[in-house]
This record gives sequence, C-alpha cells and structure tokens, in this order.
Amino acid sequence: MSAKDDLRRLAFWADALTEEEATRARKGITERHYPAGSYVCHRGDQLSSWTGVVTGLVKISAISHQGKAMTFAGIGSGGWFGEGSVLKNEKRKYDLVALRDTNLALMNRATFMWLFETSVGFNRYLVHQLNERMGQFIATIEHDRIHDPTARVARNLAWLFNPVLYPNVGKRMEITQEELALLAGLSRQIANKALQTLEEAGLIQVDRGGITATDLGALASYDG
DNA sequence: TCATTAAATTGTT
DNA sequence: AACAATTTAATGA
Repeated sequence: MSAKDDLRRLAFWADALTEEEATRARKGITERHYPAGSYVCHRGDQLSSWTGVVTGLVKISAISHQGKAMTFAGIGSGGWFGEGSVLKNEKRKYDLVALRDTNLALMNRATFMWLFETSVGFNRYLVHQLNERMGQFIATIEHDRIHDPTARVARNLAWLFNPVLYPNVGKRMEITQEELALLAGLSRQIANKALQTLEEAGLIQVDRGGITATDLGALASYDG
C-alpha cells in the first residue's frame, strides 16, 4: 500500500499531494484517542499540532470577555482545524472538547510548515478551507445575538453539514440529540423541541441516532 | 435464526 | 433532573 493510500484513511486531502509529499505528511502524523467528555486542549495551551478528526465529534468553544460561553464550531469526522494557531505558533484561544469517543490525527508543526512551503496541492486545499471558514465566521458574528434555541440548533447543524469543510459527511449525520445540545449550549429538552420544530418546517429529518438534512440552505439562514 | 437482556436514545413532565 | 417508552446491540440458546 502506498503512503498516499494510508494517508487517505486519515485525511481526504491526501489526493492533493504527490507521493513524496504524502509520505512525509504521513510520517508527521500520529493518532490519538480521546474519551467522550475529555478535553483535547484548554484555552491557553500550546497545542502545536494541526488536528484532524478521524472519527468522533469535537466542539470548539470559547468564553467571551463578558463571560459568555460560545461555540465556534462542531467538527465531525474528516474535519481539520487549528491551522491558525500552528501557522502563528501561538497558544490556542479556545477550548477543545471531545463530545464522544474520538480519534484525532495530530500533525506536528514541522511537517505542517514543510507542506505549507512545499506543496501546491496542500496550499490549494488550505486556502479553500480558510475561505470557507471565513464565511462561516461571518455568519456566526451576524447571528451572535440570537437567543432563539431553534436558530442556534439550525446554525450548528448547518456547520456540521458543510460539504467543503467535511466532505465525508453526506446528507445524514450521526449525532444524538444530547450531543447536539452540548454543541449548541442548550439543555437536551430544548434541543429536542428545536429539532421537532425544524423537522416540521421540513428542513431536516430526525431518526434515532442521526439527522438527515433535506434543506441545507434554509438551515444555514434560519433565523426563527 | 430467534428470544432475552442490557444499554442507549428519545419524548415528556 | 427524573421518568417512561422505544430502539438498538449483545448475548446465548
């Protein structure tokens, strides 16, 4: 098996690399397991690895200076994040929590920087991802003051279903209502009601242990 | 393959 | 937070 095939198991962007690049990338990555509920890193930690979710679900959240907890994004399998902190070699500005049993791929900084300076395909992927996430952040800021729980759930779902950031995700995502509540910062009961509302509105279909998006655009722009 | 049991998830109060 | 109902997973006959 080639290094690229091996790398593809951990990272979908393996296809953008040459054999040589993939070989080096693979060597710079280690896999690590995080039990459900455990912290991957706290704000202020010096986690100098670019991080990919192989399996599981991770929440990125921060506390605003006003003391309010805020979720930036949920990352499902296939998602990679933290390039900002790695590039600038600075401390994390947010908390990372594994919402369920999770396997992460950690790429050390040296390897990341080498790819960044060497690989055209890698940079193409990075720019693509940064651009997409920029759009997501802007949408987040616009809806920062939304308190309607249904809208918050809709937004979090729209993130999770983002096809650019998480190409592995199809129309259906495996996530329990409890995990979604954790993501949106709501109680499970409220999240349950919100999901029922969204289902009645025809945006999603809820089944046991998973949610199917039927109208992604409407989900992303849902404002109550 | 089927039945029983345990565990997880959901809907409701 | 606690409860009952329902679904899935695991086990063993």
